[in-house]
Amino acid sequence: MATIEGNGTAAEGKGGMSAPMDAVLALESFLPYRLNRLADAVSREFQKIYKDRYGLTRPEWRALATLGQNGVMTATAICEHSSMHKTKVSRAVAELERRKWLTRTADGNDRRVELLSLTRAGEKTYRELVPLAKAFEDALLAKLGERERTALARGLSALEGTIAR
Amino acid sequence: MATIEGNGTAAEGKGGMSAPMDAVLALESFLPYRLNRLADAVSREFQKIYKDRYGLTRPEWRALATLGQNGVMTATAICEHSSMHKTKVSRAVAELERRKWLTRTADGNDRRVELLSLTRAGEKTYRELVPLAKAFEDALLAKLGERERTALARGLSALEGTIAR
DNA sequence: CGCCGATGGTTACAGATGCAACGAACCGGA
DNA sequence: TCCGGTTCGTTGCATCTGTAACCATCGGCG
Repeated sequence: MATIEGNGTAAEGKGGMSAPMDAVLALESFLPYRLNRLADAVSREFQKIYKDRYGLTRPEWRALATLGQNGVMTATAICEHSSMHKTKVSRAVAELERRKWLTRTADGNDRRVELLSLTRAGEKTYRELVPLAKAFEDALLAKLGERERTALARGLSALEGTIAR
Repeated sequence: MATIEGNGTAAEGKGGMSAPMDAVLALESFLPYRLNRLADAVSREFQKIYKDRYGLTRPEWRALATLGQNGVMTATAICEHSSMHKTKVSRAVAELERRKWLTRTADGNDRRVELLSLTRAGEKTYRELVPLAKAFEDALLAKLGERERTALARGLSALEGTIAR
């Protein structure tokens, strides 16, 4: 237990309580912390599905999911749609290619670009994964009440709106 | 094949549209993805405050914040309160100690344990950081409407409730 | 006492990550 | 046609991370 006397905080200083209460931050209700904690917990759980069962890393899963959703894309397009750093995408794509889950095709108009597309095996994996992902999400949301689900959706959307793009 | 014509998806298969629409996953509305994306974006932004100005890593900031909030704690207690892996805490504490922002004291009852507490310099840093953190959060929430803020709070709390523990 | 499983905390190691630098190719202007 | 600035994508490197192994200590039980 922290602090000998219960819930006193270390940062109160010696003075009486200051007007704006700026002395202490409650980490557990601090937005960046809450988001990270939730994202971490949820991801760790979902990871079991694509990692344990398919040996995919998160960047690989995301690249696969992005390609499965959108079809033929360049690596740059995958970056944009999946919010991943280009080195992550580069490495994920290399690994998916090594596993023969995607192939690269030259673009006739721009030789810098490679058009990426899932192979049959890649699409098969994708099609197996999609229902699992949906089931995971459904199970998670099922633990919430209807009102909470709505609130969550609304809150996240609003926040996404501020992050802008 | 995928999507020459716009928004067709690569994973439709050949059949007509299947009843449960389980063929494609819209990544951008998939909860684990959304949470990660938001957590990442918000953290990256907030990081500027503790990293650029104080040279702290995220684990270090969290350890500092946890100690500042709760006073004297063991490393294990920091783990619990900050949701960090014990190796992260171990390293963060080592670094904060090196910087003389915290000190270790032996526990008379259990020699395995070390009681950690912020030094004056550590508390000073903490007291400087707290208002910055609050201002950051306020600025972020200010971009949302009142209803959205409420919804966000409600949604996150609900989700935290399911993660349990 | 003395043993053994459990706990606090550190560290070696292997894998993941981001930054910066890079080569190749594109594009617009002189 | 050549040049500089830009974009696509990869890679070297330093850093961060988690797993597992580890040491020291604790606490219960015979």
